[in-house]
Amino acid sequence: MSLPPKESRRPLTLRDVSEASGVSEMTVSRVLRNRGDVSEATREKVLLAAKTLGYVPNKIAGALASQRVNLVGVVIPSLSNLVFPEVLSGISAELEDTGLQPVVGVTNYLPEKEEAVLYEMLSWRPSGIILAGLEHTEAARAMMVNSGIPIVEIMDVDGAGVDSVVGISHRRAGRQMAEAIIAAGYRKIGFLGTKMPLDHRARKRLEGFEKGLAAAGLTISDKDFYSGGSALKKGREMTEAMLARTPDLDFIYYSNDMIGAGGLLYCLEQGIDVPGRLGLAGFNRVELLQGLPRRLATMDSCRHEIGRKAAEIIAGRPHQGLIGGEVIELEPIIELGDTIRTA
Amino acid sequence: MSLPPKESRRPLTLRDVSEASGVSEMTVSRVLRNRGDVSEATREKVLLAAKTLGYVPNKIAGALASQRVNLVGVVIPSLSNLVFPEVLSGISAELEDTGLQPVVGVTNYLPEKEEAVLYEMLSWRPSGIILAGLEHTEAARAMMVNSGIPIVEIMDVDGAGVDSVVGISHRRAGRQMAEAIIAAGYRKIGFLGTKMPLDHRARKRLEGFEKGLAAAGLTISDKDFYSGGSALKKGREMTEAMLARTPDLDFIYYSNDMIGAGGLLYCLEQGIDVPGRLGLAGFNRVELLQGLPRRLATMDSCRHEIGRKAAEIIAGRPHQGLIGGEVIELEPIIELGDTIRTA
DNA sequence: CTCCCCTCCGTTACCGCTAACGTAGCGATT
DNA sequence: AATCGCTACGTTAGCGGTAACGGAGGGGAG
Repeated sequence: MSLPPKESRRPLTLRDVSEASGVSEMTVSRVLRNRGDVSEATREKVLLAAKTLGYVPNKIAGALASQRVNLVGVVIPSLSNLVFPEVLSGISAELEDTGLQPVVGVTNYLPEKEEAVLYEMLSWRPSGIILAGLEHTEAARAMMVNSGIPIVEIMDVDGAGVDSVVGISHRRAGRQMAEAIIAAGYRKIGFLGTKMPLDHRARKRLEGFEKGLAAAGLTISDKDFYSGGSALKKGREMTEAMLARTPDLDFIYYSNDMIGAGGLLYCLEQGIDVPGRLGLAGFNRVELLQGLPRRLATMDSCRHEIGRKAAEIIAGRPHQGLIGGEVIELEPIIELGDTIRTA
Repeated sequence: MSLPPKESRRPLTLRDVSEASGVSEMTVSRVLRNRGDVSEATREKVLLAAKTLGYVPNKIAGALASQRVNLVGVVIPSLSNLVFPEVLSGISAELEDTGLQPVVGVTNYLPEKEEAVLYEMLSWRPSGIILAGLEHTEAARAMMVNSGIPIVEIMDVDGAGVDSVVGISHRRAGRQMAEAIIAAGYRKIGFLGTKMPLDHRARKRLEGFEKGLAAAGLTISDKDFYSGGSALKKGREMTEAMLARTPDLDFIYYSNDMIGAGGLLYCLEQGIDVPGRLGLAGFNRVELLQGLPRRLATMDSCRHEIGRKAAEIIAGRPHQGLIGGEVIELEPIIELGDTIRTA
C-alpha cells in the first residue's frame, strides 16, 4: 500500500487507473460504480490499482456525463437556532443509505439571501431541494418551478407550496395552546416573542394564539418582542420587565422554549408560585428543558420527523414516479409539563 | 417577465440563451461570469434573455471545463454540539465575499464515517478542506495529502497536522484551569465528562488538567463519564450522584458548559454554597451561560475565530501562493465567573 | 492612405466521465 | 459445423461549459 509518486502533480484520472490495471477506462468506471458486468478477476485488479494509486473519482465529470447528481439542497434560515440542526439530522438519517447527500445553505432569515442560496444550489443541478418555510421571493419561486426537480417546503403548512410540503400548522399550534391555557383557568395572559418580522412561523403561532383567546373573549394583556442576544438571558430580563409592568398577569406564553426557560428560571428564583399564581409555556420541546428544575409546558414541533418525511419524498420520487404536490401535516403534541396547572 | 414555455422539458443551456440573444455561447458565458470584454449593449441583451428564459448556469459543466470549483468542504463531528455551528458561522462569515461556499459533512465522531465523508467531498474537487481534529485514519490522511488542495485541521493544536492547523491547545487549557482552581485554594477535586472515547479534545483537556493537578501534588478525587441524553439533565444527575459518593469534594470540573450548567442549577437548588463550599467550572463559554442565575467559570474556545482563520487560509492560499503548513494557536481566555472564589 | 492597436466577439479544442452500442470469445444447441 | 446467445469488455460520442487564441472592425497616429 505504498503512496503514489508525489512528483506527478497531474491529478489522477480514470485513464491512469486503466493503464495501471491494463483495462479500458470504461471497465474501471464500471468497477468503481458497481455497475454492469465485470469479472471478479478484473474487478479485483482494478480495485487494487485504484487503491494503490489513491484514485478518487471525479464526480464533476461523472455528474456531467450521467446527468445525475446525488446531492439534495437543504436551505434553512439558521444553524444556531437548534431547531434546524435537528431537522437536518432527520434528513441525513433518512438519506443515509440512498446514495443521496445533503448540502446545506443558510439564509439568516433574509429572502434575498434565500434567493441567492437557491440560485447557487440549483446551479449544481441537485436531485431535489428541501427548504424551510412557504414564503419566498417571486424569483425564488420561479426558479424552483422551473428547475424541474422535486421541491419540499418544510416546517409550515399554513399556505400554498410550490410542490410538496411537510410541516405542522403553527396557527393551529398557537390556537391549541391558547385553548389549553384557558381550560386551565388562566385569564390575564402575556406574550413574549422574537421581533424578527421574517420569522413567519412565530408570527403565525401568535396569530393562532390570539384567535384562540378571542374565541373565549380574551385578548393578550401585554406583549413584548426581543431580538439578538442570549435567548435565555432575554427571557429572564423580559419576564422581569413584563411582570413589573403588568403585575397581575397569570400566564406568559413564550414564542420558544429558550426564552421560556429563561422566564422559568427567573420565576423560580423569585419564588413565584408556578404554575399556581403564574403559568408559563414555550414552544418546540427542546431537549434542554429536560434538565430544568421544572418541566416547561411546550409543544413538540416534530422537527426530526419533518426532516425524515421531507427526505423520504426526495429519495422516493424517482422510484415512485410521483409528480409531486404531496402535503403532509404532522400533529404537534402538547405537553403541559409542570408550568400549567391541571384543571 | 413571462415564464418560459413550460412544455419544453429539456433543461436550458447556454445555447438557448445564446440563440435567444443572437450572440455566441462564449459571449453569454462571459456576460454571466463578468469576465472579459463585452459591450454594454450586448451585456444587457444577454442578461435580459437569460432572465426571461429563467436560465440557471450549470456549475457542473463550468467546473469541469475550468478545473475550478468554488466549494470548501467542512468536515465536523456533529451539528448538535452547538460548538460546531459557531465554527461554521465563522467560516461562512469569512468566506462571505470570496466566491467560495462551504459544504458541510458530519461524521458523528466516527473515524470511518470521516473517511467516507472526506472521500465524498474530495470527489467533488473542492478548493480546500477544513476538518475538525488531528486524529484521522491512515487512508484519510493519505487522501488529504494526495489531494493537492489546502487542508486546514481545526480546533486542536496538540499534535501533528497534515497541512495547516488552527486551534487551541486543549492540554494547556486543562492545565490552566487546574492552576486557577488550585490558586483559589480548592484541593479535593472531581471531574465529570463525556464518555466518548473519540472526543480527543475532551480527553486532552482532561490530561492537561490532571497534569496541572499533579504539578501541585494533587490528583482527581472522583471522576465519572456520561454518554447520550440531555447534557443539562446529565449534569444535574451526575453532580448529585458524585456529591453523594464523595461528599467532601470542594470542586467539580466539567468537560463542557452544558453539563456544568446542569450541575450549577442542581447546586443552587440544593442551597449549596457556590463558590464557597463548592467551586464549579466548565468549558467552551457557551452563550447559554449568560442566562444562568450565576455565571459558571469557563474558558472561551475561540470557536468563531477558529472558523474565520481557517477560512482565511483557504481563501488566501491561491493569491498568496502559500505552500501551506501554517499553524495558528489561539489563546483561550479563562473566565472565573461566579463559581470560583477569588483568592 | 496605410498601419497598428484596441475593443469586442467567435472558433476550436478540450475537461473527465458515462450512456449506448458494438464485438470478441466461448460453450451449448441442433 | 453452423448458429445462437450470453458474458465481459472496448469504442464512440457526447454532457455543458470555458481557456486560449484568432480575427473583424473602427479610430488614431504617422
